[in-house]
Amino acid sequence: MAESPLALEPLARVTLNDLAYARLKHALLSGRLEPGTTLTLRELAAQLGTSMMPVREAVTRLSAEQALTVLPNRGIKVPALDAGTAAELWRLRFLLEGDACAEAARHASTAELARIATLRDAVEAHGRGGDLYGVLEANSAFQFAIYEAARGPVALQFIEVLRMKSVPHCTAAIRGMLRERPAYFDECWVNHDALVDALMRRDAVLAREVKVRDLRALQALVDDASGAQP
Amino acid sequence: MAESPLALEPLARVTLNDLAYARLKHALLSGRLEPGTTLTLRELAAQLGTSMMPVREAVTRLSAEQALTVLPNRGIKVPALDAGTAAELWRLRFLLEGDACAEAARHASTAELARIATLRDAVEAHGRGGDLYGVLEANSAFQFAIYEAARGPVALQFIEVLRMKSVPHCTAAIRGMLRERPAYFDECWVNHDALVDALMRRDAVLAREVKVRDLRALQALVDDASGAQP
DNA sequence: AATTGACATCTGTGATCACAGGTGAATATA
DNA sequence: TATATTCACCTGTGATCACAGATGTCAATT
Repeated sequence: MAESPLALEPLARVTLNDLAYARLKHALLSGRLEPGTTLTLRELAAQLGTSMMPVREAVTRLSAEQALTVLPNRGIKVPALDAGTAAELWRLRFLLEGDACAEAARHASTAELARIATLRDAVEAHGRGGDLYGVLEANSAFQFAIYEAARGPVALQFIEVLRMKSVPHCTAAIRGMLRERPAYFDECWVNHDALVDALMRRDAVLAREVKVRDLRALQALVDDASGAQP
Repeated sequence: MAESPLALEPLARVTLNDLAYARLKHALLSGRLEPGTTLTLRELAAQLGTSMMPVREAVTRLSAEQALTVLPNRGIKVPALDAGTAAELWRLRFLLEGDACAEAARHASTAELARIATLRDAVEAHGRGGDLYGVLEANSAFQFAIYEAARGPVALQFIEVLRMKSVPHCTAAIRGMLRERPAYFDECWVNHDALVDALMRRDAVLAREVKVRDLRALQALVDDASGAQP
C-alpha cells in the first residue's frame, strides 16, 4: 500500500456511549449538576433518546472516576466531597492545572492565544452580567482552551476528571457570592488578565504562579462558604 | 436512629464489572500484556466465566483511559505509544509519582514503612533471579505500597492510569536488559534503597528526587532499546 | 395510637439476542 | 498466473429481557 501524502486521521468512530459520556461530562463541568442531585439510567436514556445501554457505560465510567456515585438499586447521585478529598483535589489542581498553564505558555500558537483572549473577555462579560451558568460555561471554555494549547492530551484528561469532581462542589458558593458580593470577582478578572498576559509573554513560571493564585482564591471562597453554612 | 459505636464501613458492593476491570488492570500493570497483543470480548468473557457484559464495560473504561484501543469490528489491542505520548507520560510520571513519594515520606505509618522495606527486598530477590514477571509483579507491589501510603486516592488512581499505559511500553526493554546485562539493574537496587531510606527519614524532598532519578534511568533504558531496534 | 409486617414498585446488574460493518480467504475472471 | 470479486465469518455496539435487592407505603395487629 502506498504511503498517502495526505496522512488523514483514522477518523475516530464516535459511539453513543461516548456521546452520553460527553453530555454528562459537560453537565458536570459547567456546574449544571450539584451535589445531592439524583439521576436514573432510564431517565437519562429517555432524555438522550437511546436505550439504557450507552448511558450505563457512561455512568459506569463516571462512577469509576468518582465523578458520580451509584447507589445500589437506588439511583445515581452527584457526590458531596468530604474535607480530605476536597483538599487532595485542590492540591492536584494546583499541581496539574499549574503545570498545564506553564506548558501552554511554551506551546500555544498565536491563533490559540488570540482565541484564549477572546474567551477571557466572554467570561468577564457573563460575570458582570451576574448569570451563573453563563459565567461557569464561559469560564470552562476559557480554561480548557488554555489546557488544550498545552498539547498534553493525558494531562488534559486528568484535569477534566479533577474538575468534574471539583466544580459541583464549588457551584453553590459561586452562586451565593455572585448574588451577594459580585465585586468579589474583580480579583478574578485581574487574575485572568495576568494569566493571559503571562501566556502571551511566554513566561511559563509566571503563568503557573498566576494560575495557582487564582485557584487558591477560589478555594478560599468555597471553603469560607461551606464553613459558614454547611 | 442511634449512632452506632462500631461505625462500620458501608461494605462496598463489588460488581463483576469492577472485577473484570481489576483483572485487566493487573495484567497491564504487571507487564503481562505487551503492545500489539490483541484480545476479544468473547474470549475475555469466556476466561472470566461471565457474559460479555461486565467485560465490555471494563474494556470501555480502559479504552477511554487509552490503556487499550478498540478497533471497530476487529478486536481490542494493547496500543503502542508514539514518541509524543511517551514523552508526556514520562513527564507526568515524574510529576505525580515524585509528588506521591514526597507525600508518602510525610504520611506513611511505621507499619507501612516496614511493609515497603519488605517488598523492596522481594523486588531485588526476583531481579537477581532474572525472572521478568516476578520482578515486574514485585516492583509494582513495592511502588504501589508507597503510593498508598501517600494517602491520596485520587492521585493513586491517576498513577495507575499512567502506569497502565507506560508499563507495556517498557516491558520488552526490561526483558532484553534482564537477559543481556543483568548488572545494569544494580543501579535500581541502589535507588530503591535510597528511596526507602528517604521515606524512613521523612525527607520528602529527597524522596521525590530519588524517585525522579529512578524513573529517568528507566526512561533512558527504554528509549535506548526502542531507538536501537524499533 | 404506635409498631410491625407484607407488598408493590423502582433501581442497577447481568444475560441474551439482533445487527451493521470490516476482514480475509476462496473463487471466478482476464 | 495475476487480479478482481464475492461471501462467509467474526467483531464490537445497541436493544431487550430477566432478576435480585432496597424503599416506602399501607394495612393489620397489639
